[in-house]
Amino acid sequence: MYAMSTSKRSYHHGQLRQTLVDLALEALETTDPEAVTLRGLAEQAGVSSMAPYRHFQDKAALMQAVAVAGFTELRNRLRVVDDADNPRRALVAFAGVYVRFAYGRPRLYRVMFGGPPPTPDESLTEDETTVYGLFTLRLGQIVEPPRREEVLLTCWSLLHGLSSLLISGRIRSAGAAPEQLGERLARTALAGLVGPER
Amino acid sequence: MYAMSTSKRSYHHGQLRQTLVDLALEALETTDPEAVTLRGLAEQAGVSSMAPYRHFQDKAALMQAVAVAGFTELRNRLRVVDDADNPRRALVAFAGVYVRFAYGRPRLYRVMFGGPPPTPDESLTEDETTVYGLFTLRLGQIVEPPRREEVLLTCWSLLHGLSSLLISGRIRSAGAAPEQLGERLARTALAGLVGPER
DNA sequence: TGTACATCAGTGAACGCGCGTTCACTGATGTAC
DNA sequence: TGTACATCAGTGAACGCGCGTTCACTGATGTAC
Repeated sequence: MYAMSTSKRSYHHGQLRQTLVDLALEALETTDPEAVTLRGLAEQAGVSSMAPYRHFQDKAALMQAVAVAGFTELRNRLRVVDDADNPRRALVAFAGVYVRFAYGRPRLYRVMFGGPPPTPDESLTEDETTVYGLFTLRLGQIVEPPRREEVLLTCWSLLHGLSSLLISGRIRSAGAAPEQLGERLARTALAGLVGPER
Repeated sequence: MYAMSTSKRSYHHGQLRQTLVDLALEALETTDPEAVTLRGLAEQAGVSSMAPYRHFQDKAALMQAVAVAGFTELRNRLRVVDDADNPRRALVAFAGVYVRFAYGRPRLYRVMFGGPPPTPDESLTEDETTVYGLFTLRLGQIVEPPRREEVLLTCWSLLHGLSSLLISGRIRSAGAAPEQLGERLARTALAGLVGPER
């Protein structure tokens, strides 16, 4: 039982780890990753600048946790539009959601893909729980084993590339919203790679 | 006439700008972009740490010049495999060269795509001289105007995405060399997007 | 129900770091006459 | 061919910066008995 509702801060914060991650996520809405500082986050949490070290080995570990949170969020968004009965439609929707996520949270996306890939972790390696597990799953329903790997790689590269280029301002989604561009390219790519829609 | 061959350094370096860019390119072969310092480059050039400011407004400007050099190098490599008489073959070769370049010089590639897109500059905007101008050109020979833009975007995204994911270690080109993976995906994508090879 | 004690989660001061950059300066070079 | 002088390309010392992190410490909490 924590006295979280009182404005008076107790000596023990009680939720510091999660608070720090949340604050970092929030900061990344307006601040570039390099400019997000451990000290700043600690201050915002109302805690000394050393307190975070109780919960994270170092700054990199915190950012890693932020990246994981980003993947979790993305995964959740993908799940909303998932549809096991219509894998093709699901994949196109995935593309839209993916690009929208990246475009909407560019700095978070950069954190997610900037560092080294997350070490295999129980919350991330289970196929269906990972972002790419969802792609694999739905793609697996509509493309045969020999080409499966190749198509998956192509789709992933396409989406990541499109997202990155949009984020860095190298391409603009003329007129249309980014997610529509994502969906359009995905539809075309699927038509080409998997065959025409039935 | 410069006394460049003498080991004795004259007060005026004479080639400092180019030397700094070259040293940066060299450093990026083994050192991450964040760890490449102006001071370090100056020291390597045998010059005071302030000398670079005669040639670049600030560090960012130097890195920008490095990025431009990277694009020039990439463009030159693409030209080697270009083939106006067989645009399809040229495009597949482009894909291989592109991915090989990115995979072979990952830190340089990151510098090229990390910063803001280069400001329009006479050496980069001329269509045929830009990297993407070459793609546009060859793609333009085999796909009709309405879909041209879309196919270009797809190819570029695919290559950039694949390169980025390879670089960050998120995917591995199992067995095959990266450029072969690039060529393979490009061939498949072109077959799907443009139609079967004639 | 109380108490002792291990453990956990904070504090606060201080430091090292090495970078980019400022400042005022000086040596070298090219050119007009 | 010489000379005066503007301009260019360097020097060298110093600083501010704010970060991540170390260190030794203390207050709060949970649990065994």
